Amino acid sequence: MKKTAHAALEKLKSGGRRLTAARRAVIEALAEAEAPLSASEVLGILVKRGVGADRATVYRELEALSEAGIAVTVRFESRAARFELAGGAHHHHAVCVKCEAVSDVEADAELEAAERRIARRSGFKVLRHSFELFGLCADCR
Amino acid sequence: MKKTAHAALEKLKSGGRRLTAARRAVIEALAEAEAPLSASEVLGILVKRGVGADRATVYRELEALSEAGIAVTVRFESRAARFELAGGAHHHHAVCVKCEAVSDVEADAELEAAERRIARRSGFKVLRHSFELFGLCADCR
DNA sequence: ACCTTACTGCGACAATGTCGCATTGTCAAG
DNA sequence: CTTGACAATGCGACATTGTCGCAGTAAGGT
Ligand SMILES: [Zn+2]
Ligand SMILES: [Zn+2]
Ligand SMILES: [Zn+2]
Ligand SMILES: [Zn+2]
Repeated sequence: MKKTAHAALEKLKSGGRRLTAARRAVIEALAEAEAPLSASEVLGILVKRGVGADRATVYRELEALSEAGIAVTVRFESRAARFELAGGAHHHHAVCVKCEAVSDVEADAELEAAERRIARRSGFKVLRHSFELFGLCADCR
Repeated sequence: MKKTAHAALEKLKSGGRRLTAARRAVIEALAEAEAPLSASEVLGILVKRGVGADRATVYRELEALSEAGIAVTVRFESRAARFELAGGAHHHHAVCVKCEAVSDVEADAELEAAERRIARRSGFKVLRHSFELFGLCADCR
């Protein structure tokens, strides 16, 4: 089990949450994924591992992880929300519209500075933002 | 009817498309909206105006407008896709998480420059991007 | 071992689309 | 103006993505 997964479990326990098989499996699935996963993808992984979990449980778990700040929700162009563990640094994604590959994109200092400028100009208090790139990856272009 | 709506209709006609009541009504609804609309919101407007249109028709129309480059799709945090006419300058949105108000955010030159830098660094060919702010508007903060 | 209550499974339901097919309506060629 | 091609529509069935209430289960502190 990855360190990120371990840290996530600790964080959960200290929040009055319990440590169940389904929870552990969801966190591990996210920890081992190389791209944000949808609820149905998580469910598929659990099933493949013999951890029978209900659809509703997976949804509830992902929501709980998001609320606890352990996972973050990202939305690409498809309908389903996707989730990834929040362990690492703030970053964004580049999604290939042909092969669906997702790669992380480091947060650019200028980018975040632009966001703050925009916020100041508009009197808007930014709580979070999304910034995702859609196009062709190096292999597909 | 707004100029943008008129231009959109022209653009459609020159693409072999036909000019129907439903199409005109959908375009007008988008042209008069102050924020991107979901399919069900568009449908609601059509109904209120006495233009009976089927759900499927509205979805198909919005998809066609997007494909033709007449409308752009934006996704906020809710599940439904939203659409706005593409007439104006490239811009982004600030969405209030409390009152749901949406305001346009001018594209910041630095922001778009950061995007190009990111693309260059990663070998990724960017076709389009999303950048949306979520937080509290001036009234709600 | 027991109690509390977080968590789960089940099933019903809601929201958002998508699709095939028969019918209708546009529009331009004749 | 009529008419034919085919774009567009309505209808209905179905798929995906969630959400919710409730009764039963089980985690973990005592
Ligand atoms: Zn690719
Ligand atoms: Zn960022
Ligand atoms: Zn507000
Ligand atoms: Zn932009």
